[in-house]
Amino acid sequence: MATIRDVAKLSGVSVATISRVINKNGYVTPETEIKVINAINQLNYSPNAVARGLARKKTNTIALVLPDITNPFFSELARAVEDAAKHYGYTLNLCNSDNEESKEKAYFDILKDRYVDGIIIASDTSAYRRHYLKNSKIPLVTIDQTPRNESSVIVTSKNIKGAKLAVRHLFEIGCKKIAHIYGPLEYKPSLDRLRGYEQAVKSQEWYSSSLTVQGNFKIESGIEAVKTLLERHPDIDGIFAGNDLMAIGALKGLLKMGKKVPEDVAICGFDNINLTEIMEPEITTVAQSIYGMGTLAVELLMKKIGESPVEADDNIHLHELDVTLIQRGSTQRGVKK
Amino acid sequence: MATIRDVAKLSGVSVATISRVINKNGYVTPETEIKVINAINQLNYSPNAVARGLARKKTNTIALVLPDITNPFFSELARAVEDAAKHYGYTLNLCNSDNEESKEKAYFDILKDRYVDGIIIASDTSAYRRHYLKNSKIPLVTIDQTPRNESSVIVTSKNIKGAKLAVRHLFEIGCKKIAHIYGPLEYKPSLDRLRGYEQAVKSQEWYSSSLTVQGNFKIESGIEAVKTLLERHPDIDGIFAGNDLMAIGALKGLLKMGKKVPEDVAICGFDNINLTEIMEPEITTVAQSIYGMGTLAVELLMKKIGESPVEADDNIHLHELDVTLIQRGSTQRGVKK
DNA sequence: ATGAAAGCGCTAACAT
DNA sequence: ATGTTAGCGCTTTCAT
Repeated sequence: MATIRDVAKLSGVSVATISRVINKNGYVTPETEIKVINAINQLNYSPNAVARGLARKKTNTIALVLPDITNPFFSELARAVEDAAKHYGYTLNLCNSDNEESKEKAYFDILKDRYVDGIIIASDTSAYRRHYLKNSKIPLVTIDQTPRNESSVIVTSKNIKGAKLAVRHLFEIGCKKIAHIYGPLEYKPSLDRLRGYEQAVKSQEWYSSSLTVQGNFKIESGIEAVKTLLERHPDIDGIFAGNDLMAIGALKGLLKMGKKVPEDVAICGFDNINLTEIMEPEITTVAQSIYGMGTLAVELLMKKIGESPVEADDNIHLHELDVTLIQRGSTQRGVKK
Repeated sequence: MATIRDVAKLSGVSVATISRVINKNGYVTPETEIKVINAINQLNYSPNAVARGLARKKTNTIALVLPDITNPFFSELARAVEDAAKHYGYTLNLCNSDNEESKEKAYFDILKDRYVDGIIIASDTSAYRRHYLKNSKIPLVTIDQTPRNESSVIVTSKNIKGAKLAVRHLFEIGCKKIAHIYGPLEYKPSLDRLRGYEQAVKSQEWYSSSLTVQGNFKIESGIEAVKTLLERHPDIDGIFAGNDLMAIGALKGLLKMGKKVPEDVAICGFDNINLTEIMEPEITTVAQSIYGMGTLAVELLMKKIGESPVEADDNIHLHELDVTLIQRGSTQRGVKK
């Protein structure tokens, strides 16, 4: 591989001049620029990114830390982050944490030594992160996290609003008793969706906390949850699940129990991952823009890194994207009950 | 951040000695080693990976180039690759190519400048890749590709065998006319699965090439394909789809057309992605070990990089993993027709 | 067993 | 407008 020195020699100028033309900064006469460019092409030169990283203390790499890329929510997010990163000339380091603090910590240490320019975190082990935040100056953007005192930038969706949309829709199609399956409460969106649900149903005379049951955001837990719920309240006719995977589980569980969806029980999920459309019936859900969250996270990170001009909304630290209800078969009733 | 020089100063030895203890090579007296370790701890020193990369021309980073992380097959593969890479002390660069040669090429150039130590490719634009292979010395492992003359290492599954397993199973449950939906033929596994299908059915008097139709490995194309097939041959009672996503599409399409699965038409897919289990009925499929392929790819790459001892099977360049039939509801018939 | 010093390839003062 | 040179932080010969 040709180095900057080879180019300098061939074009008869100094390395500084080469550096100037490849970085388009400083003054260079058009003539020498042409000479340099010719030499570059002739040698098929392209600057060594590692050397550049060492000199600049900047690698044009960002990292995405998430629990598990295998989860469709996160793979969609990762895709968005990669696309946006590429657009800014950055490369993406993928880090699966399984939500384990030890793995997250190990990654932080490695990433720091590698001069990654920024980190986007969509994983949730907060204890170490807080410590890390104080001891590191790596720009950070966080997805779906609980706001803390530190100046962290957070991207999330309007979860409370979304939950209310879901419940209201279930009411509208005639549901008389609506249950909720919520996700892990350490995870902020779970809590918000639960709150939204509670606010929407608490005035009903039938409301009881036994209408809510916890899942873990996976399909299997939706199956379990629905079993528990129907044992407690056989007359449930609407279920709002805290995410789509649990909604899918709920659907499977109900079908297995011989219930008809949506005739006996209607279901609404949250997220709008692609899977909702492959189920039979297709699942009504509260759509959040996963891709949009990823894109926004990168944009905000780029501002922190200094790639992108900071604007008036500079000091907004909580970015809540809007959500919308997507009506599909799992709540499509011909006749109201 | 403390540097190696700070550690040298504090412990009263030279940087060379520090380097020796952190890399555990060369001679160091136990006493000085202790002094050094103390200094390291005291300063909370950890070596700068970028500087090290420059000096060693090695970054402990590998890249995974795939079409789209959003596809469940590839997200599972990515998870396996990351886990294995981490195990060897490597970090993972994720590159979505959308199977576009231009994107793949752009990534190759970037990766080369970044001193990535190796690349795993599960994306399929072969023209540039061939050129690249000749001009670069970056170790490469390829997933599901057509073997070429170059000394490329390839990880794939026994696709022909898998296709035969699928078709044979459909025969066994009583299918009398079996169609096949195949994927893009530039993609080696598609071709092999098509061949396997042909070999398994060509002796049947009903066989005709109009029983095969092309899809693009996505759900939608499965829906389309099944429509075409049933127009041509309304008496089809078994479908072998070239991958699970198209099998899902086929299932959706059939249900939409009022067909019963598996009673009227049985379906078998290929891959065994998780989605096969969330469908109703669950989809019978030929399982390939996606995770295993990812793991193996990394292991082979590590041999090329020199992290791992090369053994007798050193010069095997085609690694075909075994496949197995997973029977599920989409081929579970109570009574044979 | 330890140290000195020359790189690795680039950037960015500073000088001219 | 261009060149000189001192880093960036580490590895690795070569001495001692």
